[in-house]
Order: sequence, then C-alpha cells, then structure tokens
Amino acid sequence: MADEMDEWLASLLRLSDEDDKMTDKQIKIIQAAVEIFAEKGYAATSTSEIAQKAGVAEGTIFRHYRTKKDLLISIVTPVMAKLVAPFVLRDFNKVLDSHYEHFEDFLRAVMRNRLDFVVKNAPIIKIMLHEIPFHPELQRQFREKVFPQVADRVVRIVQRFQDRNELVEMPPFALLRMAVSVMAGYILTRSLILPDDDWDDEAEIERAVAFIMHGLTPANH
Amino acid sequence: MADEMDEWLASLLRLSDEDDKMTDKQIKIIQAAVEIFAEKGYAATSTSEIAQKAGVAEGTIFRHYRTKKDLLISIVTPVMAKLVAPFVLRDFNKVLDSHYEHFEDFLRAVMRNRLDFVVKNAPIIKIMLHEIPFHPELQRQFREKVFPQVADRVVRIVQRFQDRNELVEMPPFALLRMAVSVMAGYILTRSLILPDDDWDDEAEIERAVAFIMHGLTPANH
Amino acid sequence: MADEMDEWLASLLRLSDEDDKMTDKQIKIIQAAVEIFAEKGYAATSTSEIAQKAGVAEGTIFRHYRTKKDLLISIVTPVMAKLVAPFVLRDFNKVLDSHYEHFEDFLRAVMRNRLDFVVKNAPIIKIMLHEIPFHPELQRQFREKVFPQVADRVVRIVQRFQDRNELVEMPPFALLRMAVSVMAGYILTRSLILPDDDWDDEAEIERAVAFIMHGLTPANH
Amino acid sequence: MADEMDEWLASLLRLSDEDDKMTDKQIKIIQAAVEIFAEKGYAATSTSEIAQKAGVAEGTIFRHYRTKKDLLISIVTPVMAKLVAPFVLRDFNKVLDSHYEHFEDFLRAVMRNRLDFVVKNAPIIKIMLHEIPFHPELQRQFREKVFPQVADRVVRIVQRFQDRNELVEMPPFALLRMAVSVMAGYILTRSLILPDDDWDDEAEIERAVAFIMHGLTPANH
DNA sequence: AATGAATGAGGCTTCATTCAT
DNA sequence: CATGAATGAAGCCTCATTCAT
Repeated sequence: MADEMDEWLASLLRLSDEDDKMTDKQIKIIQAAVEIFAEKGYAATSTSEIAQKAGVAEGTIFRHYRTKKDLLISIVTPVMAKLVAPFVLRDFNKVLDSHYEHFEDFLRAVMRNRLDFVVKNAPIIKIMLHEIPFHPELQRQFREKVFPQVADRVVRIVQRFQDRNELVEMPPFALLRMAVSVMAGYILTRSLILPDDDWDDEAEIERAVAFIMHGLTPANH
Repeated sequence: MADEMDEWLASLLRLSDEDDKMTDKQIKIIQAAVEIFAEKGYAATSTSEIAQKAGVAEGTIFRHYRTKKDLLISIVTPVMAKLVAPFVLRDFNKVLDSHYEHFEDFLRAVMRNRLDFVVKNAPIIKIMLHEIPFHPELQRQFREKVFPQVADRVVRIVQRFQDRNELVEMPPFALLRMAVSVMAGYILTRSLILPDDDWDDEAEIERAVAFIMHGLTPANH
Repeated sequence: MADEMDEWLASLLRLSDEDDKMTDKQIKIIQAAVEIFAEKGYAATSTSEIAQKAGVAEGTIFRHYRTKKDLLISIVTPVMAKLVAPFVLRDFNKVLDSHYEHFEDFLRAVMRNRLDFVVKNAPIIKIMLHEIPFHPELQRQFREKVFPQVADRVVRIVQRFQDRNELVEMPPFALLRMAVSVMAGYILTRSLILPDDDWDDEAEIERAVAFIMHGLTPANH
Repeated sequence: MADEMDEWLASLLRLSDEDDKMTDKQIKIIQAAVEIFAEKGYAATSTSEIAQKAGVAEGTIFRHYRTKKDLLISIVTPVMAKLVAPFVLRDFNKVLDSHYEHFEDFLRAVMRNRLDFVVKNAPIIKIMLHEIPFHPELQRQFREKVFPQVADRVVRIVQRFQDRNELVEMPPFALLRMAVSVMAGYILTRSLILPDDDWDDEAEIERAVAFIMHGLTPANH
C-alpha cells in the first residue's frame, strides 16, 4: 500500500517533466505502444508490432516492462494522475475563492483546461476509456485515486454556490453529472469522435456554459 | 452492397421476432458470446470459451458464423437497427405532430424509451461502444445507417420547435449534442457504469428534462 | 484428493493395457517425449522438438497435455504405479507365504522381476530418477504412493524372516537399504549406466543374492 | 587436448588451495551457481538468476566463464578431481600396505573418507550426478580421468586380498560393484536423499562393513 | 575489470479455423 | 447438422550472450 501510494504521488509530482528518467528506447516504446493501443485496442495489439514500430527488439520491451499489461498501466497511470491534477493542487480552494466569482466562471475555466488536456492526450485518454472496464487494476486506480479526489472537492464547490442561491437546489451529484455530461459530451466529440471536423472551441465552450446555466428555453419565452 | 443492404433491411424488419429462424444452438452461441464479449472485450475472448459457455462444440460456432468477427457483427448489427427503430417508423412525423405538443414532451418520451432499450440491451450496447472504434465495418454501419437516419429526422424536429420559438436559436446540431449528452450521461451511468446503484428513473428523467429546458439557474435569481 | 486417488488407482488397474484409450497421435507424442526427455533431460527438451519427432503439430501436444509438465507427469506417473505393482497385489502376503520358503528365494524373485521391469522401461526410469528431485508433484507421488506401499510390506517380510532367525537382527530399514543397494546397484548399472556391455543376468543375480546372504568372506576363512 | 590436460592437472594440483586465484566476484558466482544448479538443475537455471544471487552483473559471469556450460564444467571438474584424489596420492600403495591389514579396514577407511567428502560437497555431487548423463564433456572426464584412475588401483587391492584368501573368488569388478553399491547406497541416502534424518554415521559404517564382509546370514545359522 | 542495456532466437502456450467422422 | 481432433501461425515472454560505457 505504502509503495503504491508513493508511486502514485511520485507520478503526480513528476507532472511537469514528462518521460522523466526514461531512456531513449523506453520513450520510443511508450510512443509506439500508445499509438497502436489507441488504434487497435490493447488486446489486439501484439508486442512484436510495438517493438517494430518503436525500432527496438521485442526483448527490449520486456526489460523495461515486465509484462504487456505493465506497459499498459505505465501508460495510463500518469494520465490518470494528471486528470486529477488541477483539482488536487495544494491551494485549490483558495485559488477558487479568489478566482471564480460565479459558478459559470469556474465551469469555463475547468472546461477550457480539461479540453486542452484531453486534446493533448487524446490517444491515451482513448486507451484509458477503453481499457478501464477490462482491467481491475485500472478500475482500482480510478475508483480510489481519481474519482474521490475530484468528486469530493467539486461537490464542495457546488454546495457553496447552492448556498449562495447561484445554483438550483438538487443533489450535488446529480447536478454535477449533468454539467459534466455536457462538457464531456463536447470534449470527447471534439477530440476523439470527430477530431477532424472544424471546431470553434471558444464558441462551443461559451455555448456549453450558457446551456448549463440557462438551459434551452429562450429568455423571452 | 446490395446484399448488405438487404441484410440491413432484413434485420430492421425482423425487429419484432427476436432470434427468428435461429436454431437452439445458435441462440446459445449468441447469448454466450454477448456475455463474454461484454465482460472481457471482443479481442480478449476466445471462441473456445464461447463454445464452452454455450455448451456446443467449437466447430459449431463456425458452421453458423464464418469467422469470429462475423459473430461480433451478427450481435451488434441488430441492436444498431433497433437503436434507430423509433426514429424510422413510417409515420414518425405524424406521430410526433399528434403526440408531442412541447419539446420537453418529446425529450421525455425519447429518454424514457431509449433508457428502457439500453437497460434491456446493456451488454450489447457496451460491446457496441467498445468495438465500433476498432471495426471499420461497424463504423460504416453506424455512419451510414444509424447516424443519418436519426440525425436528419431529429434535426427537423428541433427546427420546428425553434421556429415556434420554443427553443433557443442555435445550430441544431450543437443543441442536439448538448441535449443528447445530458440524456446519454444519465442512461450510460445508470445502465453501464453504475448499474448496481439505486436509481429513481422517473425522477432523474424529470430532472434531466428540466435541466435541458431551464439550465441550472434558479427561477428567482 | 479423491480424484487424485482415483486417477492413481486407475493407472494401477490399467497396468496390463498399455496406452489404453490413447489416440494414435497421443501415443506418438508420449513415445517421442520419452525418448528425448531421456536423452537430453526434461528442461533441455523443447516441445517443438517433441512435436517434430512425433510427427504432429506443436499445438497437438497441448490439446492432450495442458502443459509441458503435465506431459512429464503423464509419463512418469504410470511407471511409478507399476513400480509398486508387484508389492500391492491383493494377495501379496499369501503369495509370499506359499512361494518363498527362504529370504533368498524372495530376493531372487524380486530382483529378477524388477530387473526385467527396469530394463523394459529404462528410459522412463531414467527420466523419473532425474526429475523427481526437481518436481514437487513427483516427489509427493513417490513419498505418498510409492514408498509407503512398498516399504511397509517389505519390512513386514523382513521381520518375519528375522523372527525365524533366517536374517540377522538389525533395524529392518537398514537391512533393506543394504540389500536394495546391492540389487539396485546392479539393475541400474546394467540398464542405465552401461547397457551396452554384455551382462549375464542370471549369474549376476545369483552373485548378488549370494553376496547379500553371505557377504564377501570365504566359507573356509 | 594439451590445454585440457593442463587444466585437469592444474585442478588436481590445486587440490589444497580452494578458490585459488579466484576474484571475490568469481567465488560468489560459483557459490551462487552451485546453490541454484543443485536446487533446480542446470538447464532450468538462468544466468540472470545466478547473477542476482551472486550480487554481480550478468555480464560479469561471462567475463569469467565464456558460456553457461563453461560455468558448469568449472564447478564439476574440481570435485571430480577430488573424488579420485585419495586414490592417486603418489604413495598410495605404500600407504595401503602399511595401513590396512585387512580388507575391512580398507573399506572402513574409504567409506569414512568419502562419506565425509560427499557430505561436504553434497550440492556439487548432486549436480555432477544429474548432469553427467547430459554433457559429453563431463562424461569424458569421468570415463577417462576419474574411473580408470580409481578402478585400476582398487582392483589391484582387491586382487591382493583375494590372493590372501581374505576375499571370495569372483571377478574383481563384480565384487567391487557390490561393495561400492552398499557404501554408495548409504552415502547418497544420508547426504542427498534424506539429509535431514538423524544418522549415526559410525554405526552405519560398521554395519555396512560387516554386511559387506559377512552378509545377512546369522552366525549361528 | 565490471556493468547492465540490448538483442533476437527460441520457448511454451493459445487461438481461429478446418475437416473427417 | 454437429463434433472435436488437428493444425500452424502468432502471441507473450525468457534467455544466453554481446558490447559500449
């Protein structure tokens, strides 16, 4: 347990320096694996294919990652960490208090930030979404490390705005689910489903925020 | 092409009589495959495992489905057809006109109906979502048969309500994406992600519809 | 446990009909494996080599034996059973009483019989001797099934002859160890170590029995 | 050939100074290899495992021993040499003449001495017994260097005692085989097969010598 | 002398598919 | 129609050995 937590924290702290301490070949292995896992899925990807694309011998993969699944986890774990990163900054609440006067400012900031993150890590996000259901180890990471970290903090924010009567009364989780659905609906469509379409991110973000805040009923209705 | 289209139409027409013309063994094969594909993913499932769970010999699978991929497609294709079914009923527009005075009535009806459908076909929906990205054949079906059939029709409905000033002005696709995100967010959470939680479907549907129509801003704000 | 015992008994009962119920290919696999295991040792033998010598596809081996170790155990287990067979015949004691008036008659009979058996199964005996130290499963079989079955019975015989003052007083186990050493020394030399030398089995058996009974001191000394 | 012979002689001459001229790492490699070879067998042992247990890098093993088989031979060769050592002392015959009035004195001395040696070198003896059948190089060493050296000398001793009518007339080799079987039967049981049992070596040696000399027939029979 | 990353051949095993029964 | 033994390609992984540092 302690070890796992350490590793987890380590990967969090290593947020800035990507590919830290990785050998040249290791980086090429990861890059190749990400590319092919995203394209064909983990189970349908062979280690020999990864080796070939990475330009290394197949045995080299197993010097760095004990098993193929280890390789998968080494790819997904860091982006899970980065997924929660903005929410676990030490002075997250302070930042919030000072920065976001209204809930929609918060929404806008989060959506912008996470859209940027997903676009930059689209292939790994795709891998993560596809493989979490099939790998208990990844589920555990998500259930224990990602979800509570984010949910707890955001629920508190929602409640604060509900107390100020800026948001409707409703179980915070339901409220969040709907707001997140809207944002995720755009982020995933734009980065994973139809990445080749032309998108006006700023306009869409504004639209999403407005929709979340005011719904589809026209003002003069 | 003609053949495929025929098959597609056939599966559409076969909507009512499930498992029509299927031998007993064939049904057991499909049932076993659905169960294991959903649990472990298509690529990680072996035909021998399916045969074992279905209680048939390995060879029997290949008597009915030429390849393992054929089996997958035979599973996913009919639910794709049923996914669009309510939108391609011959007198869809008439039904709409007569039944739904307001957009939110339409939303409610669709959400109730599709939630019911997804809950009943959860494993196959899960398979579909996971495998579409990796199988061009399934992508084609979705892109050519499912999406346009539904989108065209629903866009027209949205436009009608926009003309009546019941819905805000906005590109119908964006409007739809957001509304669908909210509904899908609930439907998938409830049926695939956390199916074991207790859910009050009616309440959640009302909440979702209200959210879509009026957003999160309180009335007295 | 019950299963294992059943299997064990089954292999005992199957003593007469060798290769019972085995397919043609299965027999060829076993024959090839015995030959190569004996020649190069289990660990240094590859399954592809076995397949080649057996004239089957490598996959065929694994249809019949789940693992390479299973194959080894399937080879060694039956000869372990046959090793004890003469000692666990239902009316072993009766046979003894009626047949062998003197201990040396018993020795002669056993040595003749087991020499014959080892000569006929030399390669598997060699495999067994080499692999028992490295495979706990085989050790267990020997310790639980072979050794006690034989030792208990033979100790009783020794004691009977000691009671009649036909054998010196001495812990039966020590007495047995020495007598067995002499017999095994010949049997193994003759069948495994120098099988190509010319051996006069009858003369050597007589010599061994005389040695065991009277030692090396000349009568007139 | 010359080289090999030199090496052989060298290892013989090096009898007294164990691990002579070996670097610290070399000693640790040999120790680790002996331990693991004895435990799992040569073929089932990996060089990486040896390196790890020895606390050296994998490459270091190959700096000292060109191949894994070289390592095996470097381990087995010296104990083969020591196995014959007592029989090739320069004044072996003189020693014999002066020391052992009776054959049983000789037996006792040899058995005591070799038991001691085997107990002290049990793991290597085990390796030797297991690997000789699979490595022509080791067979050659045994057949050419060990066996004749010992056999020739001991046969002469036996003949001397036969001439004195202290031993029965019989081909010296057969006589030796039986005597050696009894001694080896104890030595191997005590040191390799059941080393954890309690053994009274002196009593067992006496018993073995008495058995060899007088057999199992009671004096008063 | 020592290291350990890199190699690629080869090991065991699984798998989708075929075919004689 | 159904079976299941047989196949051999391919998958994941290990290993002895090499070589630049």
